[in-house]
Amino acid sequence: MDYQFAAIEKKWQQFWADHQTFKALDETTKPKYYVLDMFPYPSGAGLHVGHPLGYIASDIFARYKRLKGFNVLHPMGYDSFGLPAEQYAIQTGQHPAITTEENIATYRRQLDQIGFSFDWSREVRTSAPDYYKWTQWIFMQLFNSWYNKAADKAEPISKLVEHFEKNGSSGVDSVCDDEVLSFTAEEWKAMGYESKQTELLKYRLTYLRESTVNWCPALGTVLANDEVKDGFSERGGYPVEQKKMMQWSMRITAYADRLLTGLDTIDWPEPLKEMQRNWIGKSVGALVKFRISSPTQPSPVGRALEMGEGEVKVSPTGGDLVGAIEVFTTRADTIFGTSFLVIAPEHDLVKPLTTPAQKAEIEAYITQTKKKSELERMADAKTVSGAFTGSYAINPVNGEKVQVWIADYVLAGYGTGAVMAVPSGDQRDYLFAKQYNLPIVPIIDIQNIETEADPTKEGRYINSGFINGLTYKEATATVIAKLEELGVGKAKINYRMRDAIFGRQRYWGEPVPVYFKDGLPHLIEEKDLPLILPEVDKYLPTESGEPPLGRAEGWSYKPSGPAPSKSPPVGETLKPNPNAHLTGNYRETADPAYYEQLKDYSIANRQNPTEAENVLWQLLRNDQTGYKVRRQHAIDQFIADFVFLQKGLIIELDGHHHKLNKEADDARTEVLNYFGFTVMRFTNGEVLKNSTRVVEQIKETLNSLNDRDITKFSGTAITSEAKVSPTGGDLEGAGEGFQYELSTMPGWAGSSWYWYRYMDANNDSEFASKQAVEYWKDVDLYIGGSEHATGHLLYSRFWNKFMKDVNLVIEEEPFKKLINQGHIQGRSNFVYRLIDDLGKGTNTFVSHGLVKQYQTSPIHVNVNIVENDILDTAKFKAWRPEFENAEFILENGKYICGVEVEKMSKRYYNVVNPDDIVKRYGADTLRMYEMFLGPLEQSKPWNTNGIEGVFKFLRKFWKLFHDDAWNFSVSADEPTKAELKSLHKIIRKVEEDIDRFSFNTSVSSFMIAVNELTEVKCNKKSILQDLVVVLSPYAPHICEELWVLLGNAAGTLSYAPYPKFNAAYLVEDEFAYPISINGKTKMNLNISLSLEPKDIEAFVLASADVQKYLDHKVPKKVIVVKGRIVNIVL
RNA sequence: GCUCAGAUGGUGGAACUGGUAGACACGCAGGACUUAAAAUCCUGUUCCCGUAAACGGAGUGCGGGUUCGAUUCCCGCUCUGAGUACCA
Repeated sequence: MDYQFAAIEKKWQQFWADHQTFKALDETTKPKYYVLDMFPYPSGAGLHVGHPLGYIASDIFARYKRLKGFNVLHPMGYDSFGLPAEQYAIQTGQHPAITTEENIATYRRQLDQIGFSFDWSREVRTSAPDYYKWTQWIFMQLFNSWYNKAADKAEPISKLVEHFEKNGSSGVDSVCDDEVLSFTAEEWKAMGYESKQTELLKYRLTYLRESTVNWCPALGTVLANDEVKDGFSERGGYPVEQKKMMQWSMRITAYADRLLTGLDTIDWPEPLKEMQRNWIGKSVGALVKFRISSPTQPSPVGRALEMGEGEVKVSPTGGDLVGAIEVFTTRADTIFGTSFLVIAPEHDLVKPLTTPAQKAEIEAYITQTKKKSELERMADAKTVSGAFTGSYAINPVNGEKVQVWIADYVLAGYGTGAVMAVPSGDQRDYLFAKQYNLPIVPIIDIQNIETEADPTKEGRYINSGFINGLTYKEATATVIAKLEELGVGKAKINYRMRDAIFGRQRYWGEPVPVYFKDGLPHLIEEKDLPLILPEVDKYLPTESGEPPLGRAEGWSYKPSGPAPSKSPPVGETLKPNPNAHLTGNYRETADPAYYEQLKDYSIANRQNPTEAENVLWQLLRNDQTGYKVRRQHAIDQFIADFVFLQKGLIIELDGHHHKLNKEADDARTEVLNYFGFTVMRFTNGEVLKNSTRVVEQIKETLNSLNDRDITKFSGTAITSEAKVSPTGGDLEGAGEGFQYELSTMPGWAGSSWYWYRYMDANNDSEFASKQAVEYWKDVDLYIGGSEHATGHLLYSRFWNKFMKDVNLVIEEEPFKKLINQGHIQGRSNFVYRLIDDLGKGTNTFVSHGLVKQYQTSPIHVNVNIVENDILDTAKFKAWRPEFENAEFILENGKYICGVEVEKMSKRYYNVVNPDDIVKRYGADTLRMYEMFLGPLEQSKPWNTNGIEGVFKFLRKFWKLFHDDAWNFSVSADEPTKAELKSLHKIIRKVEEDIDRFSFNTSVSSFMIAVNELTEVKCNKKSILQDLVVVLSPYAPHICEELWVLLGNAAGTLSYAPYPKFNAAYLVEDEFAYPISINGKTKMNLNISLSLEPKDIEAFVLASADVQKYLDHKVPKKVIVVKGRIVNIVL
């Protein structure tokens, strides 16, 4: 029978599915091989021909490895949480789970018909509760861990607590951006529960913190840095703005160095490694403190000092040196060339540094920069602008007084947000100095700074004090040593990478397994996993701006098991949920029992004061302010740290976690204000560093306040008059459970560990069994797109390293070998509509070759009605009603379409669906053609134009096994030498090509082999059977069919041994040596390969043809490379 | 701007360590079969000169270099694609 691909393919796909042919073994003596594809997001559009490219390559590889005797794990699944399904849900009200389910069904159908050898018994879906249970579980492990810099690995947080209890904070190397507290073991033990937890949150690998985030108002969510491109969201292209929000973050920066060095151990494409290196952005340099010299403005600077803001440090001596600006530089050697300092407009010190004279100018500049969009800022990159603060700073190495400016070319988010400007060496500083007439001092003898900065590191230093005459290397070391000696600087490694924001204010994602109690995040119990995504009425934020999960009714955490102990944890105070956001929704407490409980808490608090509380208590007690003060006093539903009841003044000591709970604190202040209280807040640091000033401020405030009018707020009147809505709150014992975290996890959460789930996909007691992890270890070959370089691939490496640290997995790197398949671009076709005299489009279309003779406008035409760029005019007329009566101006009787390479997209009518290709040519042709298109890693436009060649090849291959009447017919005769040679050439070629992932050249070689065998009319079973095995990874269906026709058992081909290459069949006794004269090939001569170079030379020179060229001249030189070439130099 | 990748016929591409440039395929042209078309098969197909053909010259983005010999190695430049961008 002729090659009936449709029937053959259907039959074998069914067979493989029924027999689970590709199920990976869990127990075997075979070596393992793990071939993985990046799993797809199941979008509504289904697959186009570009998607399977990588899957086909990996499938060929997986099938090849099976033939080579490996136990191959080749799984597939779906990254099924994500924005598009949710956007669709918002528009249609359709639950994302339903659309996701439908899309997955489409994907599965499309994948199945291409004949992949996936082990579907291990399928994963990130949106399935039995999967995201483990995503949540890993989140919990991260929460329960911290990064021990000394050991350079993550450890359980309990070990940190142990350390604190024994040694206090000394000896702990922090990896936190925030300032951590210093304390002794005793002080730690004396800390309240809340303070302890707040402090620990600064160490946990996933943590809650107020951070500047990329907020996308259109999507209603925050985005990670890698999801933002040029100030717009990667998905949808909506504008993104910076905003401060309380957010979950992942402390990926703790792993910055390991992520960087690990790159050297893995076989990945160099560009991709480079992208990760840039993203991590390690720069080695120094921190330098420039003391501020400004007698004109002591008070604002002084205030900033006490607030512990920025980098201002208290000057022990006082005087006019009231603080310092800390800068980061990679060129400490150029410090003598510093002619001014520049700080970012958003820098904390801008306000205190601005003198009254400069105030207007600075404010105007800040307003101007704020108005500039991200794009405008980038467009302005070549110009510089700024404003002088009026303050000066002192260069620590030479005591020189330099101006402090603000400018938007200095970024608040990088380094310290401040730079020392060295115009002679830095082009931006140079431009700035020129523009504002600031000094430019050359500091290296060979420097040429006539027209631009010269960042040279060659030459010797001049104008540079104690480093004059030194080289770059010497100077850098000397300067840093000197700075350290002076206590004003130190060597510092800076990373560009920031911690990854982990929360999304969206519905369709993994719920974070956290609830809030007393304003602090707590993990739910492990036995309560998975925390199921609740149902909501709408997939939109709530009216009060909370994420969609805020709509879930009755969704709160009620710890099961034994009720929590009645006596509250020591030192615990009640604080609002930080997630309650600004509005301050506090329930009125009419419950006397609850008030009693509060009083118990108060007593406990009083017995366990913090150090700062104690200090302040000593200063305020016994009416030292003239008013009676109470501490840890229950007011309504709060416990105030200190309260002057008569004046209605509440003093709150917040420690450094103040920032953490800022929104909640603000909310509480609002409510207390409503009840007639004034609230003052101080940090523990302020009290400890300058208690006198704190007390003075309290006294001032007390004196400025009238007595509190308690009659206005008494009894039930409070409750009934309360304007605040009783929605939020997290009050213990309220009987409603605790508020869950309302954000969900970002898209990359589920994909950061999925390759481990495939190892043991159906395990419901572990993410994967230890046994499975130890057997499969890591991914041997990973194929996917380079667009995941700084997202998925970085986060996965991070989670993997963490999981290794806590002994969940055994490999440091998850993906040993990675290949980026190129993108398949669209190839658009155009027709050219004639434009009439009035400039209007007519119904006449001009063939591409003739467009220059007419006035036309191009129109995209559906590529599926075009073949080899020739338009099917009948189909064109039927394509759209408006073209029904179209007329054509043809060339050579054909309408030729124009061509352009664009993104494959519906709107360009250039989408080619693999279904259509499979229907017309079959899966085997599609598979081979996609490989034949070119090197896997190269991006290329899809062009169906050459697919006939591959189809013809498969028919020709099929024909080898059949006689002219299409009857199956092979002979048992001994193969000839030529046949064996053809076979063994392809056996070796496929092995070599697959080792370097050169699939396209293998397809060519198959064609050569089949052409050669057809030429000699080979139908020898021994040859053809081996050929079937070698071709089977590429064209599995046709090969399975022929394998069985050859008399083998069905289903055994996938595990048949790969034919053994025998070099003996390729040995030649003669070689047609190319003979070149002066490097130009003139002829070929057949010479025995047994001849040695000397004899070859004699033979060649004696040849009559060669003599003709020599023309009686004596060659200057004859080069003979055995088996390669002969070159005669005249 | 910086970093990386790349540039070979009409098209996709091959040439793996410096050794016959253009494999394999598409397209195109001519031919066979056929009443005809489709399908199939055969021949030719880098360019230029010339032409039945032999033969000659040029040729892997451009300009140099190293070498007996360079698509391959080195230097400079142009262009294309990707990433990144006031990163101090």
